[in-house]
Amino acid sequence: MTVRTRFAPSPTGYLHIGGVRTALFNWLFARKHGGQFILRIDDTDQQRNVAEALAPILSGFRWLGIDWDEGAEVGGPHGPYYQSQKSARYQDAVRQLIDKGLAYHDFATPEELKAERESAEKEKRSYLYSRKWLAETPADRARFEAEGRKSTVRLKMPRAGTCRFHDHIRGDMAIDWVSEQDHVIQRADGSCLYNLANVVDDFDMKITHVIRAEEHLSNTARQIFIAQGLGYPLPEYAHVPFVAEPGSKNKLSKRKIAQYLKNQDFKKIYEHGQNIAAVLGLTTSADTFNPVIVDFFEQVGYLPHAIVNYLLLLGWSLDDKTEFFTREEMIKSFSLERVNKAPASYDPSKLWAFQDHHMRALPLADKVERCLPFMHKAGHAADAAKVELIIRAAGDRIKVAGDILDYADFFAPDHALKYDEKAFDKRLRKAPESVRLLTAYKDRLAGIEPFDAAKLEKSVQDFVAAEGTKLEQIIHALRVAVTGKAVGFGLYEALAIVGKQGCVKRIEVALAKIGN
RNA sequence: GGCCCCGUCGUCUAGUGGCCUAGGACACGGCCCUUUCAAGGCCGCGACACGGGUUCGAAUCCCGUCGGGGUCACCA
Repeated sequence: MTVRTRFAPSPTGYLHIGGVRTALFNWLFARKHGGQFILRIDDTDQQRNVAEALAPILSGFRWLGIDWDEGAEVGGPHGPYYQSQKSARYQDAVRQLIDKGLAYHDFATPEELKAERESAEKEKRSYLYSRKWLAETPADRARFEAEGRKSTVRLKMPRAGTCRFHDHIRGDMAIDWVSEQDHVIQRADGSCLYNLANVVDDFDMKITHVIRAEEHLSNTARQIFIAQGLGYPLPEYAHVPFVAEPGSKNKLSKRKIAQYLKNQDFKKIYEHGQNIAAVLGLTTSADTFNPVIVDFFEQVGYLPHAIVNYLLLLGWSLDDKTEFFTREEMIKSFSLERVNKAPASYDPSKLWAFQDHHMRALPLADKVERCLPFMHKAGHAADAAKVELIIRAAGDRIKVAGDILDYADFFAPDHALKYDEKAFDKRLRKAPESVRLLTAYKDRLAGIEPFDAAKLEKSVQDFVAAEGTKLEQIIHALRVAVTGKAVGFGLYEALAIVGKQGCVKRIEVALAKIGN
């Protein structure tokens, strides 16, 4: 039997990092065993704009390279892959359960239910529905309907015995049936609920391994009850611990971004991304553009493989030392048995370290290919050749593709370079000796041929020796004058990239600016 | 609160009775290098939740305690 796994997002409008990890484990498991990975959509018929809310999720998976064999947009032989298109199928399943006496119409009103629950709570007794408005015969139904009541359909759960199943991550599980409620599987309006739909879908799609987040552990017994009632074979289960917040064991939530921003590591990654987004003119808000949402990383220029590699190690490990994996190695090495049982905290600074590593390893041509579009998006008429020079000079300072924007000034018009005023003050305005040297040195630029880093370095050193001064006296002034900034990569590389004419012009502009 | 799950450095983890005076990685601190920044080199800080057993020997097995979390919908 070929392995079939699935991930079933509901269309929420964004792809959450925790969801990606669960999907990744499913994908990896399927790929490892030569099986199929299915992307099914858990929408409900009430939701609107499903297509719109789904688009970022699908594009996120595509960007990450997590591809699916069947499901949304690609179709397949076991569709439909959207819950909203399967109402009749679910209702049919509900009917079967009723016929077998495993489910019943229930005419209780929400108020009556609430009252029962509250009184149970008051008496400190664990709540179990009284089945007071249960209707298994046509006569009962007619009687309740005459009262004007509407019915839901509930599971008639066993009230004795134990449900046992094996979990690939947790081991042998045992849940007492009494602890299970008579869960509603069909609403009063006829639509069906998650637990029912889920089991039917998994069967229809021939899912062999249900790999999902641990919050579904408590759904498992009732789903087994449904599956057995319907005569379906049981899938194998693996409940993955959830991804926790940075520095805590609470479940990571996109609704608590403001709180995470108090975490220094999270804040650093967030602000770095926001800065890039600002340069690109993206309209962003903390709610939708932050390091919990995959789109953030894509927009800022992270490497999808770095994200995947990080997520792989969040709750899973191969051994005590292997950290970096290619796609093939991941697929080959992955196993459910080595997934940890305890939740793992999301650590943005570790993700950053993976990004750093993979970015360093990226061939120059690939870096250019990734960085160039960022220059264009920011409105600079950058050419690949010059961007390549910049990337070569910047080296590992470029951590994400969007960092190329730190060097956008190389494309600024020489007469309109923006200066870091603080650096300008310190290195030029308040440094008359540096200004004198800079003025004198400017005239030497004309004679430098070729105008490359090596010649420039020699030129500056000769000049300093001739003047009997120190390197520091001119170097900082030169950097600020030509690049506008106090920091950057090697000074001589920077000068070479700006070019002879550019350097002369920029120095002139800077000198003229000093008096102002 | 009921039910369930989990518990090794700040974080991710290795560890399945002796290889552990607990290893690696990230982060952090210090020093060196240095024209700035980044990088690099070296050094360092830092954990078996606690208490009882079992055993010659326990991070590893058992019991209890404590702590953290998940879940208890006509959500998924």
